[in-house]
Amino acid sequence: MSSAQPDTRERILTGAWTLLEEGGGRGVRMADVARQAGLSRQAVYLHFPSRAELLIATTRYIDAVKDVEGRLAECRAAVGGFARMEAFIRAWCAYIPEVHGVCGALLAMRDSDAEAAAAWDDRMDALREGCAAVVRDLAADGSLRADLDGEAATDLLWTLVSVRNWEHLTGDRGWSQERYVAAMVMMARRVLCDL
Amino acid sequence: MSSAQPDTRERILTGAWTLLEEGGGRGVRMADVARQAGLSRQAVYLHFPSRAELLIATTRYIDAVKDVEGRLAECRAAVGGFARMEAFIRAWCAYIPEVHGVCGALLAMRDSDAEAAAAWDDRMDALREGCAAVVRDLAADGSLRADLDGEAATDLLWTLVSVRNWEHLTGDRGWSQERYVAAMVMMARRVLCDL
DNA sequence: AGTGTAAATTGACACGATGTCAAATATGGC
DNA sequence: GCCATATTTGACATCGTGTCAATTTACACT
Repeated sequence: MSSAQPDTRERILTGAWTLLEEGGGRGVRMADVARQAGLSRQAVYLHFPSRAELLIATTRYIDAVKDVEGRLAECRAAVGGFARMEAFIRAWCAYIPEVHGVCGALLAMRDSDAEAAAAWDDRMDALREGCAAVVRDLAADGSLRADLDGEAATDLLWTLVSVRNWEHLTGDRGWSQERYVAAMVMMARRVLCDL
Repeated sequence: MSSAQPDTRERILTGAWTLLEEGGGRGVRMADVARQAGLSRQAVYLHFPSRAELLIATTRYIDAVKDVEGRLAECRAAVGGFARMEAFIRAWCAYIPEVHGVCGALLAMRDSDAEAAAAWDDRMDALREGCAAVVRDLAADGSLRADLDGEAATDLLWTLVSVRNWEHLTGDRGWSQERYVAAMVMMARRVLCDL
């Protein structure tokens, strides 16, 4: 509990984070994480029961360090439904590249590991809740298109700003982050709002 | 070459196809494919050198049987840029659920297998070429929004109709196929065209 | 000092999946 | 009956995850 060891658990987490980010989330094995943290492979299992739990803990760690919650909550400072939506999209889309590595690793495990799937779905539910709030603000404003109900609008916004779409555009198609963000704001406006 | 054996290779391909579709692409092992085809695991390796190549051959087989090329080409029968875009989206989006299983398996291997990655990228390039044709037609029509250049419009359309987005909406969010297709058409129109 | 406790190391091993290999064993054509 | 080809059988290498037990290191307390 005291500072005897310089927090091995945290060293593992930051090590995993580093490797995940530099490798784009690909091919990071338990042995790699251990080496990065200056530990034996088995020592990692002393702190995290499985690779899935290590990845999940790593995302939580990053979320805490980078304060996603706070950054997304700040959007409520923006005045007006449309301004809030833009702020939300900017905040989330700026966050994606910072966590892309872990997301990739977690997503890759989604098919084979129930825990990883649940953790990912949780994360996505939280994002969807943010989208729902944005849509509510648009509706309160009268800026939400009349032929869209709230659920549908939420799902569409949530789909637009998905990590996969970020990968598609910035990764596969080489878009810059600014260009990507601008496109997302534009698409969200055109799809959800009039004009 | 003759019809001595009822085409073992094809039996493997259809077996793989069946398993991939019913399992959503998850957890289909070489041994499963072999059992499905009524063969020993090793016999499968007599016909396909690796799992990646089996998956690739399976996608090609499905593409041939279902005639994607033809279905996408038919869109050119539609008159006018917008009608062609709608036909293209409908054709492609109707195809996704039919190949979703193989796509999932191939996508899952993308990170770990260079061959699988190349095969997938090839497929996506072909889709992008279709999107580019649609965008050219829109532009010829004057229906493409003025502030979008062709490349950007192509990338956006290609992103909208990605397999991942189909999974997001129909899988995670439970949208029906019709609702999904309608949404894609609507989004493409609002993003790429005026009004 | 000495003892106890927690953290970490070492090395071995089981498991599941892919992929390889060699030696049998059908099967059908001539 | 003989040959070629397809298939089977069973063994094995490899890689990554996860488990286990015995040992060592290091610090904390009295």
